[in-house]
Amino acid sequence: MTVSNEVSLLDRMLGDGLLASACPTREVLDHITSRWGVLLLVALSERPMRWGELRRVVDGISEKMLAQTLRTLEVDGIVHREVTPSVPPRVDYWLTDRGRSLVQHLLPLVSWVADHADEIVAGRRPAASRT
Amino acid sequence: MTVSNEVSLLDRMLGDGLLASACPTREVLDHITSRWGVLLLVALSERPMRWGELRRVVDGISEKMLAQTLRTLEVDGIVHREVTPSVPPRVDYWLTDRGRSLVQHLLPLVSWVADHADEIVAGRRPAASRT
DNA sequence: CGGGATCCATACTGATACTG
DNA sequence: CAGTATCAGTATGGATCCCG
Repeated sequence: MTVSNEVSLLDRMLGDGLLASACPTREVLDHITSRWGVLLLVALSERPMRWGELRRVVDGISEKMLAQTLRTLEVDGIVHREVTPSVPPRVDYWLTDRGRSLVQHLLPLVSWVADHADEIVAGRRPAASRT
Repeated sequence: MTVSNEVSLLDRMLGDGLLASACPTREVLDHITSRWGVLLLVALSERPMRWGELRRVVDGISEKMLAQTLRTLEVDGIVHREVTPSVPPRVDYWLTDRGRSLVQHLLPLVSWVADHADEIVAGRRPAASRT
C-alpha cells in the first residue's frame, strides 16, 4: 500500500510554515481533535441529533463543553445548528457538507483506535528509563 | 467514494459502550489526538527524528510537554525510543509498526485540515444567537 | 429542553536551574 | 545533547445555579 500522495505532508507543513504556532491549520486541528470535538463529530456522522441526544451519547461531557465545542464547530462551518421555536424548545445539530467531508477522514482514524485500543492498553510496559 | 464499512461505527461504539467515559478507546484517542500528539506523529511520519529535531519541527512545544507526550506514545507502543550512549548523548524516536499503521489513518485527516483551514478561518461568521 | 453565567480545580505552559 | 525538577502564571474544563 502506497502513501505516495501523503509523504510530502510534513514538507508541506514545514515549507509553508503550517506547523507554526498560530497558523490556521493548528487552530482548526485543535478544534477538531479536541477532546470532545472528535466524539461529537463521530456522534453526528450518521444522523442529525438534538442537544439532549448528544449529551447522552457523548458520555461524560458537561453542558458547558457541549455548548462550547458545538459552537466552535458551528463557527468553523462544520456543524449546522437549527432552532425550532416550540415549547419545549428544540434544537437540532447536523454536519454541513464540509463536516461530512471531514468525517470521511476522521472515521477511519477513530475506527483504527477502536480496533487497537484494547491491545494497546493490555500491552503497556513502563517506558524505558531516561537516565 | 463509499463509507459503507464505516457507517456503523457509532453503533459499534454505542453498543460496545466504547464511548463510555473511561473506556480504552477514549483513553487512547485522547493520547493520539492530544494537542501535541497529532503534531509529533505527523513529524515522525516520514523519518526518525532526534529530540532536538522534534523540538524545532513542532513549533511552540515546551520541553515538558515534548517529554510527556513522547513517553505516553512510547508506553502505548506507538513510538519507539532509542538511546545511543555517546558524548554528547543521542536519542532517536521513530514510529513502531503500530505507529506507522496509525499515521496512515491520521495523515489524511491532517491533510484535509491543512487543505481547508484557510477557507474555514476566512469564512467564519458569528454563531447564531442562542436566545 | 436548551442553554448562559459564574466560580473553582486542574492541566498546561514558560522560565529557570541542574544533571549525565 | 537530552533530558529532569520545580515554581508561578494562565488557559481550560467541570460543577452549579439560573433563565426563557
